[in-house]
Amino acid sequence: MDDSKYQRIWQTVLQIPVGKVASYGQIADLAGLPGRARLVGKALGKAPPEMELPWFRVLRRDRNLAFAPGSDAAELQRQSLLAEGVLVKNNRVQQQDVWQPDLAELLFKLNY
DNA sequence: TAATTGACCCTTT
DNA sequence: CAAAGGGCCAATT
Repeated sequence: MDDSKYQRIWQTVLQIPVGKVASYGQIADLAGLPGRARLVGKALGKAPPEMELPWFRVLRRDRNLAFAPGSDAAELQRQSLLAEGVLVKNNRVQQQDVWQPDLAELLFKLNY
């Protein structure tokens, strides 16, 4: 099957700097797939483990984790973020930790 | 083919 | 600021 869309999403997620986070919608936009935020979630779930995709740097627009507070997934995400200096408080990260990419540089790296 | 389902998002209250 | 409602759209049933 054709997973070029997933490839683009994965490549974009790989651009999120250590210690920063991005929203599903933000990744969709940057990947050239506006309005496809939900597809980003799907793509993260299908990503091959061996590619070590930093899925934990992706969360909701309102800066809340996408998983239920206290769930195994949420806890894993919280620990992963904490390990790179991003504090998760009440299931939410701080605005200062949200990635604000330089578009020119990003588009160059993605070779668009 | 139609209905359902999300690791979502925007607007209004 | 939080919560609810409606919208979205590809994948799945």
